[in-house]
Amino acid sequence: MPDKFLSPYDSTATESRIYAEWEKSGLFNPDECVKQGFTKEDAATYSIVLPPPNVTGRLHMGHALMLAIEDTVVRYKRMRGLRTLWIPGTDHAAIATQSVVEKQLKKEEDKSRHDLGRAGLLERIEQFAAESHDTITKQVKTMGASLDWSREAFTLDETRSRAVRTVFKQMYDAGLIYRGHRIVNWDPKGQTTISDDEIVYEERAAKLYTFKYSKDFPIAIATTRPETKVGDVAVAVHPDDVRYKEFVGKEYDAVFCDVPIHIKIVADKEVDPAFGTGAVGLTPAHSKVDWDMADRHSLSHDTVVINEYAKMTVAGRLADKKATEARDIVVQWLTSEGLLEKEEDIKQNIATAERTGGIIEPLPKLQWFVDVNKEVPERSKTLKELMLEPVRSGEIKIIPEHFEKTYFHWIENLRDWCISRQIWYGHRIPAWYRSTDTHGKPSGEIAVGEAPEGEGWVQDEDTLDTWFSSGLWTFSTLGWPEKTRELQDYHPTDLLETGHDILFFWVARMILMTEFTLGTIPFKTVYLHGLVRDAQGRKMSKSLGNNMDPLDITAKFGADAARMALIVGNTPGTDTRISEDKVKGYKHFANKLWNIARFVLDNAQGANLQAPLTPADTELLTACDTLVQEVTKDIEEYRVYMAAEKLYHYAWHELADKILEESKPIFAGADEEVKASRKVLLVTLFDRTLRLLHPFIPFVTEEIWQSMPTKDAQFLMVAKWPS
RNA sequence: GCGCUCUUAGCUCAGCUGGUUAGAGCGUCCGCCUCACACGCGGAAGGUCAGGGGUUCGAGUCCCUUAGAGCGCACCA
Repeated sequence: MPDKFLSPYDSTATESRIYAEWEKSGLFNPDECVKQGFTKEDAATYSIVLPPPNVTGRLHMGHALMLAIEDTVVRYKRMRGLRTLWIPGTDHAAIATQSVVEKQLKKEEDKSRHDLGRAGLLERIEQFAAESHDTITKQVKTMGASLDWSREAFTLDETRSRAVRTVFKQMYDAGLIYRGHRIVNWDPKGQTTISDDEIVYEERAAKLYTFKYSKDFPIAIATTRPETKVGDVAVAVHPDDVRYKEFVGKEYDAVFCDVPIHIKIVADKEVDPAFGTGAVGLTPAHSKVDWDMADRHSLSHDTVVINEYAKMTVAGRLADKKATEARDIVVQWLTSEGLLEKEEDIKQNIATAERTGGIIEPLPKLQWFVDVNKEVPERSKTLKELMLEPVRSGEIKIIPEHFEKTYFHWIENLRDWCISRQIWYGHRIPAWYRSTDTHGKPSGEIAVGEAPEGEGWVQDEDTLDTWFSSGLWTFSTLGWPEKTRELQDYHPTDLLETGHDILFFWVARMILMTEFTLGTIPFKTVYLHGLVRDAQGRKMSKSLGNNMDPLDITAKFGADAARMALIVGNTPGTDTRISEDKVKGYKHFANKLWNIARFVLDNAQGANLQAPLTPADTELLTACDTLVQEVTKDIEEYRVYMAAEKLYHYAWHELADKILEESKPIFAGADEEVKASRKVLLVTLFDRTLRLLHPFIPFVTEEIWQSMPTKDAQFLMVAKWPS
């Protein structure tokens, strides 16, 4: 028995050394497993693509959980002899990364992006992204993740960029990507559009004002945003509302707070007669609902009164005022004119931008969209339907199942996806414009995909929503659009494991993109984990200061302990709580195994592994078979939380507490046959326990197994799973 | 407003398609430095499975309902 077993288990000394050895062996790469004879060349494949962490800094415990679950499954599959591929990568995360760098720039140098210019800012971001990448990679390795680093990808590298341009062009050619002038979610703080999914609604106190445009105007309207009323073109009422029936179709002129307006009364079923006065002032350019209603009544959308900086663009007393200031001015004016009838306190859900917190200003803009309701050529289905179908049919299985309902609900309410962003970091939209042709005549030409030949082409200034490139992740990481062997062997991938908070952002987009591009599903199973919360059940956040850094935790207790603490009892879709005490408990578990090793290796020295087992020992071996079957089934069905708990229980309370204890008198006794049998039993049971536990706590099991007489492979990592 | 989930021991949670005396970890209490381990060992207490109703031979597990908590989507101008 090596001397190291005489002192308690030291995870810090062991883990980094072992990871380096694994990495050096090349066995994270399935090709290498085949080459070195651990995996059969024609073995079935199993693949997972790592959800790429954003290069916005460092990993949090949620990432650690993701790595723990995925690595557990991957190690299990590898031990079962499958050609197992787990691809690492990082996400440029466009707006998220740019806003972190911009904040830093503001804080440290009091500069804005415009001070640096596009190239200058990009350089800064790339430097930041590179640093983040290195930190993240180090953290990932610390967790013990057996990722094939030779295949590492980045959402913004050359291969992935090519995939983005290619898909963009294909969707454009299919008529599914279009450029349109529509109301978008404008973030005045971030100075960019955002998609519907990037909006966070916050409940705030607001005032509902009831007033008339002028003394002569027959109907009072109610609004929380009086400043927008200078952009009104109509008042809508419900067609059955007897109060207003006589006015429908009539038109009025007024001067509202110095701004001349022309109002038509229209009837529309969407109006709720019970809210406010039952009459709505329509501001088509500054409200999505109003825009649609204006469309139905052939009203103009062109009256824009607020600009990108949320400032008023009208003349008069409101000129150049911030929207919030303009509100007060309008209210003051209404009061002095005697037009204000009522002012009520109400609660309102206000739309804010997820990344910047800016209050969304709906504005009409020319942007790029993905049409989700148009038929995909040759599929005779819309993208929406293509997203729904594989989940409906069960071709894609979501764990836990109830998220399928949430998924359907989301898709049913889905609108066209705005994919252009007015930020600089990301995939530049692969569209080029030329206003005049080669003969100098106005042409309005557009080229999409790769940069066109010829003079005078100007590329679109905007970049793509980051989820556009992440949507391609399962196949872009496998080398698409090249027809690679990897793509053939490993796609569709087997498992997509991620947080339930990005079911829509990402999972849905991957299904959309893959169905469109390859006509297949991107993955067979979706495993959604919950949030990792602190001991009190609070979200971990910077402001609360309750963040746990995976590096600190692993340094203190070991990656094995951290992994086990994150996995045991953590059912999919449910939030979990983590505390240092919990992790400490599993550090003790690693040490327990260490001590079992000491006992077994000490007492089973010189064991004859061929010695026959006594009936009692046979029975214990059979009991272990049952455990093997149960654990195998649990992992196959992605109940890793259950498998981990059973193994913990078996190792500690069965093997150590009962079997080791009852072995003591046997070894102290005189019956050599029983002793010989017991030696074999202990070695066999412990060997199996180590194999079964390896996917969960890879380091300590590997370290012990290297000293086991049953060692039959270079690493436990590629040893055979018991059956 | 629409939808989803949760409510099981002091705490955090399991309990798969309904089936023997409802489990784990932590905590608590009692006793132990017993030659693998005090990062430990042995033992104990502790639950009318939120309330009510129903289906069933049988329900923590299925259905209805009430109450509380959390989450998602939509959104009222």
